[in-house]
Order: sequence, then structure tokens, then C-alpha cells
Amino acid sequence: MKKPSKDTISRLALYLRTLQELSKTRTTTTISSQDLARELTISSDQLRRDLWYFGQFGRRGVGYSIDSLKNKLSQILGLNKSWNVCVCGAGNLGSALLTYKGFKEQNLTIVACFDVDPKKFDKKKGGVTIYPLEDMKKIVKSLTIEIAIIATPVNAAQAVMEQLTQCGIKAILNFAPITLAAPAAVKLRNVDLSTELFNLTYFLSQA
Amino acid sequence: MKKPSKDTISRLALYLRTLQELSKTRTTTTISSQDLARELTISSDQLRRDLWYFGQFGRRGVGYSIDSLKNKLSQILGLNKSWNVCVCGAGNLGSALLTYKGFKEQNLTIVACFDVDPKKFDKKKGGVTIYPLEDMKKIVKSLTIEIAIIATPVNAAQAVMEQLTQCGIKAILNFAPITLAAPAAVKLRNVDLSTELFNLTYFLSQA
DNA sequence: TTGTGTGAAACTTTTCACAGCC
DNA sequence: GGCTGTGAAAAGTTTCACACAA
Repeated sequence: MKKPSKDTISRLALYLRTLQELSKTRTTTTISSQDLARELTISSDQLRRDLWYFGQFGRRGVGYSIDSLKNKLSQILGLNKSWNVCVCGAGNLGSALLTYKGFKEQNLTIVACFDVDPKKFDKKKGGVTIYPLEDMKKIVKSLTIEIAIIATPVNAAQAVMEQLTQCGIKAILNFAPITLAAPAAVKLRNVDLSTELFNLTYFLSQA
Repeated sequence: MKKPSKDTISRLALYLRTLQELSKTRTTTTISSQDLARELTISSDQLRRDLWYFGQFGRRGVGYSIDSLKNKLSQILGLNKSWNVCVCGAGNLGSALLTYKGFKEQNLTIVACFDVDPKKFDKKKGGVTIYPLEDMKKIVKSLTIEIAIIATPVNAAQAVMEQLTQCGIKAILNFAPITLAAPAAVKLRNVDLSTELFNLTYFLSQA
């Protein structure tokens, strides 16, 4: 069996989100690949191919059971267990993440925030305590944190990333607009707001 | 000549960001595709191929002039002119975006914010005035806004998107975790924080 | 008849490899 | 010798199309 691409995994996450949304309003308990794909403006072929990497979840002539597909996708994405997340950087973006709804219902819980500013220590934002960076190792261990979000200024990001990996963190979501050098064993994903906007300015100047 | 993929455009944005960073510290005025690619942990082949779609910018045996490549990339991405951006939704995420540094130096300026909450009207955040949604058409026209960011709750996002397109907005960056239905002439990009994290939980459960 | 699962074809993107200029 | 620009090969992804199960 071949292994799925990064894009396939991103789409699985979208399928799950859409199913969760649909199951609130839908009366039927099943859905066809075509109906689900239409919600996402992709082809039903692609949806079926994405699922194909992981097994057979539907019934010919019928479609997919919404509940069972939701469960299966959750399991594939590792969401059948809960994950503790920390945020590094309690600035505007970091603070917004601390109060962001919609993580918790996905089995993702932000349990700690780290910052360098002593004025913020032991304060809470969105119910999450802000700790000094020095306490990272201790807190990561005691709260069993496995995922980190970097929301620091650019100049601090690389050092924070190294500190995180020394604490044994294997998965990092980076919002700082800089290319970080991470060990191969660490999964690093980047979200760069300027870069996202550049795709739009490119499009606008073409048209 | 063939046309570049979406991924190529995203990488061009990264090349530009990296060159801007490098030009602060570098003493040489030129850089080879290999040196620049190493910064981004991609292959030099890919970098050269990405540029190939747009012309010939380097000199054999020498490399690329950092300044001239920066200029050329800016031009390709449409950043040789400045763009006015609005943010819809003055919640935590929206507010963080209003104060986000690093747009301005890229010729992107957030010039307005829209919200439904009358308590916020006419207040300023990060130097940006918050207007009622009803004033969108007027403000978009008078401030010549061409790009919008949606940072509203899920249930408001589709309506706001429609209002934006009615105002003539052709490029939208959406942070609400929902698949929006946009007219074909509108370029819509999505940033979904949960989905980004799901890629990480998938990776962690594989390992 | 409906709609999945999946080989095979078509298309896209990346990598290879090298001619040609500095 | 160093490094770009670019055809051609390789690898990867999407779409087609249809056998087969409900």
C-alpha cells in the first residue's frame, strides 16, 4: 500500500471538520462521496482516493455512515486520544491562541504558555497560566505536553524551538515568519501570515 | 511557457522573505541558488525551476544579485505597489492581526476593521478604526481596500464573505474554520488552526 | 440503480544531468 | 572551476472509467 501525501492528510482534516458540521443539521445517517465533496468543492474521486489509503469505509450503492466515518477519520488523525499543547509567546497572537475556541472540542487542550516577560508570570489568559521560559522542561514533563506553538517574535523563535526540542517536543506549529532549522525527528509546520497574503497580491496583480 | 503552481508562488514568497533577512547580515551582493535553497531546506533545483517560470535572473558562474532578485520577486508577487487590507471581526484573533507587525514593511497596510458590536465602533486598535459592518461598502470604496481578512466566528463568515464580494473585494484570507462558497472570480485562501494541528497529531500517532 | 473501490491513463511537479556562460 | 537555465526522466497526484456490491 502506498502512503498518503501531506495534502491528503490536510484534506482528511477538512473532511472531519465538515462531517462534524453536517452531522448537526443532517437527518440522514449516511452521505455519499459526491455530497461530501461538493461541500468542499473538490471531486468525489479525490475524496474516495484519499480514504483509499486507509481502508474501505463505505458501502457500495449507499455511501458512508457519517458517524463511523467521523470516528475513522478521528482515529487516523490521532484524535481518539487527547493532546496537551503549549503556546510560546504571550504577545497579541499568542494571547489570541490562548482564548481560541474550537481546539478543546477536538481533543486539543492548551495547558501552558511560556514568555520572557516577568510581568506576565503566573498571570492567566484564557484560563492558561503563563510561565517563565526557564520552567519549560519542568512544565512540559509535569503536564505531558507533546505539541508546541511558537508565537514569539522572529528573533526568539529559533532559540525557543531548540529549547522545545530539548524538552522532547516532537511537533511544532510555527507562526514566526522565519525558516527554523529543526532536527529530522521533529515535525515542524509553518503558518506565515505575510506569505499567505502574498499569494493574494500575486493573484490580484495577474488579473 | 508553462504557468507556475500554487506551491511555486508560496515558495517565491519564502525566497523573498529569506532574501530580505539575509541582506541585513550578508556582506556579498550575490547568492547562489544552493546557498539560498539551503536556508529553506529545499533543493537548488527546485529554486531554479521556480524562478524559471518567470525569466532569467541569475548569471552563470556567479549566482543571483540579492538586490535585483528581491526586486524581481517583489514585482512578481505584486508588492511593487501598496495594498490596503481590512480585517472583519475584532475579536481576539482579529485584534491580534490589527497589531501584527511585519505587514507594513511588505507594502500591506491594514486600514480598517469591521465588527457587529456597537460597543467597539469608532474605537481604535493598533491604530486602526473599527467600523460597523453596514459601512463596509462606503469604507472599502473610500479607502480603496482590495484585500480582506475574515476573522469572525464560524456562523458569521459566509455572510461576511458575501458582503465583501458585493463590495468588489477579489481576494480574501479566511481564518474561520468553515469552507466558504466564493464566486470563481474571487481568490479565497484558508488558514485553519485546528487543521494545522491535526497534521501534527497525525504525525505523532504514526511515530 | 446507486455509489464505492481501484487499476490504469493523464497530468503535474520534482529531480537529474548537462550544455553553456562567467 | 563555479553556477545558471532547461530539456528529459522520474516521481507523485489527480482524474477517468468501470467492475462489483447493496
